[in-house]
Amino acid sequence: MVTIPKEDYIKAVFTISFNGNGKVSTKDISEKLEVSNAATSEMARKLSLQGLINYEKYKGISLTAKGEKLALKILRRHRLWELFLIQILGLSWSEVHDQAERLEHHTTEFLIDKIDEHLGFPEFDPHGHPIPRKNGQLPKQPEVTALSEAKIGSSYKLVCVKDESKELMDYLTSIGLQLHTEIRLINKLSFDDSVFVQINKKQISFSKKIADKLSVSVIKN
Amino acid sequence: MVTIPKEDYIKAVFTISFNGNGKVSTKDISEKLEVSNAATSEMARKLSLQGLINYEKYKGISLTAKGEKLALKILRRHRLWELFLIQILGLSWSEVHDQAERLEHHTTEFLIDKIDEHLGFPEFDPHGHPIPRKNGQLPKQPEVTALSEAKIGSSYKLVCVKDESKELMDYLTSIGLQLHTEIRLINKLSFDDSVFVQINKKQISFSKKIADKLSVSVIKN
DNA sequence: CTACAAAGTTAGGGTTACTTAACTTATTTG
DNA sequence: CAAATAAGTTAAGTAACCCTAACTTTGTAG
Ligand SMILES: [Mn+2]
Ligand SMILES: [Mn+2]
Ligand SMILES: [Mn+2]
Ligand SMILES: [Mn+2]
Repeated sequence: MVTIPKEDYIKAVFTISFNGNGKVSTKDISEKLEVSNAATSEMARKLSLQGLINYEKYKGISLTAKGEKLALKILRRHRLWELFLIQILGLSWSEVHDQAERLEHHTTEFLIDKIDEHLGFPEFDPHGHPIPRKNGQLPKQPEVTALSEAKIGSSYKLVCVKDESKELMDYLTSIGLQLHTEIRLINKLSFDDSVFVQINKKQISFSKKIADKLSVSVIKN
Repeated sequence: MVTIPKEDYIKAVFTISFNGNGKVSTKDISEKLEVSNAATSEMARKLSLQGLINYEKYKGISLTAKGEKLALKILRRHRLWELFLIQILGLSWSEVHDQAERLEHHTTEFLIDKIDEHLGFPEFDPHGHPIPRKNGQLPKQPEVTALSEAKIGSSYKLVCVKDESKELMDYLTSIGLQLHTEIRLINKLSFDDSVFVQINKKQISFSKKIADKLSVSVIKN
């Protein structure tokens, strides 16, 4: 049986290894899901028995083919709900993630396909993440850099926000930064790796922690 | 804390006492939720401690004001979702109940208000049940009789189906019977209390069990 | 009014998912 | 490479919610 917590662990393994590479640590999962390491260890044992993850004690976790298939299904539900909530029901950027976090576990394939169709088979969610298709394929994202690695003087557009906390979303909204907004990199401070950018004619600075989360693609070099 | 099972118990108390009258029995709740009497007894103790129901051992259950307020909120979520799934996403009459049964527990007031607005503040759900308004008020239903109690020779229209099992919904759909469809009562058999009716020029018979579930209002006497 | 059946409750136990505390393994660093 | 620290696991226990079995209360039929 795949319960709701199990779905959350599987999704966590996928998203953590999607950015990083290969094996996922117990620690990272525990932090993401805000549970103890003990809980993650215990769950790893069970998911491994179910054939959803590869798990060798002390050696880290990776998804099996079966686990990955499941992860993609959950992400599909999550991301389609997010887009639906924004586009059809008018929720805001900062609200949709938490809602989708719950709805994703209670949506049949039939219903999510209807939502997909209603939205015209979109490829990206409101944060710029690719939406897995019905067949499990992931739309290819454009070539991106982290804003923290961008070149001084170049212009970019925001393609993906790799964090979905309400606080960050609200902040970005408040400064007028949305997906596809143009960002020009003015300067970097090597003291703390913060960046200075121009957005809608206003100059703004981001800490490295924020700049790391903003994936951008080049418009003008 | 109000958990999902607790919401289901509270809703069950409300809907059972809405048709019947006054106190609700442990038995009826257990049957509705498909759990043992023991589970219901145990839950009654807890809900009573929380001030959601009035409960005296062996004497039956009723909602407190606080419990009723909660029940109406849950019904609002359930019924708005049902209508939304049919009207906006094109699910069928027989599918929406089970979907809504799950979504109802994962919908914030903010989201359900958006859905309400999107649908134009409807008063009745796809089965003809009144949708509680944001303030907790229940729209008044038209004067209805059970089809099993209707008068031979009179014409009626279907106003409410008091059961939402997939099987019944599919059957009604298959014979072309929808909400607001005209039904003329041709005859009754006192042998088994079955009824003979005309729907869309076709003659059909219903067992008493089905006829009891069909609420109709008079068109022509 | 008694006795029997139906309804309701309590006791004891199972499952899932979580916690903290104690312990083990792996990694880093002087 | 040894010692210290970080990461990971196991053990023991808790909270919900459910079950079956045993028991108690209530309502009814004779
Ligand atoms: Mn999200
Ligand atoms: Mn329903
Ligand atoms: Mn439910
Ligand atoms: Mn309904």
